[in-house]
Amino acid sequence: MTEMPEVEILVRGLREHVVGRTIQTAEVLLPSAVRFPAVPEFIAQLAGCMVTSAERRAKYILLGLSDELLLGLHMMLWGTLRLAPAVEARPPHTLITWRLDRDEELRLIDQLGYARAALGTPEAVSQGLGLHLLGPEALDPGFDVAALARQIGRRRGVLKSLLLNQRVLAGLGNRDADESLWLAGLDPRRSAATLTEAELTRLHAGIREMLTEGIAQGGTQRDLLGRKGRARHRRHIFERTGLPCPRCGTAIAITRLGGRRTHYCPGCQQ
DNA sequence: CGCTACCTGGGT
DNA sequence: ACCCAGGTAGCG
Repeated sequence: MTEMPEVEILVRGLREHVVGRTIQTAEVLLPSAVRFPAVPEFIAQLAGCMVTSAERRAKYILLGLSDELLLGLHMMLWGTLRLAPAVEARPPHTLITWRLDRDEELRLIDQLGYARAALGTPEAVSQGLGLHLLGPEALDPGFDVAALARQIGRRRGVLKSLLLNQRVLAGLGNRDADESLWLAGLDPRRSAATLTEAELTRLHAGIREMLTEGIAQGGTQRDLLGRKGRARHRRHIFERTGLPCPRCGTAIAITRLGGRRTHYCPGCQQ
């Protein structure tokens, strides 16, 4: 449930409620959730750090810390963050906690246990997580139709698979890729190289609308403080297999592309 | 590129 | 008792 709009909502919550505060101690409940450094170093280096910034790059959360450190987090499929009073019972599947001042605790929670944290200098984290390999941000103001054309226009790969490739375009997840293609009226199985200028323009608009609306509605899941997002009802086709397409009434179909579930309308996505 | 691994719970 | 999950890394 954690795609780019949900990550952006978490980052905004971190900016509002965590930046400026001090990490007293970190606790690692699932050692495999720490990618690097080794768990003892991870804990030792975090103690006493102040959180100075919160940024998002693709679906990574990047927390700037005092002492020139960067804490990189990835929620993977279902992970989330929650800020809660330290005395409040930790929810099941809490992987890592950061004890803050004022008796509060930041918690990384993930039922699947896939979510990950990494700590180091900005260079080490960038290198270790491959941040330098990421493509342009889908919501960067400079990411216009020409930029989209540059990234996918000449590639012969399957359109949807390219949209999910974070080295091609940073920010789209499976749900948002399906919904963006529906908004643009494009068949996800197309070869990207066959898109016309008009189709690229529609795709660009679809991607931007999907992501900006998702963020504007607070994402689909709960935020840092546990408040519910309202974006769930914006799904037109995702997980609506067999239901009528809101635009043309044809039954929504599902297939598998690059190993991922892919929903589309056979009637109005060409 | 296509496959597997990671890991738990909910759905069928 | 299966099968599946909105992501990524790492393998051949």
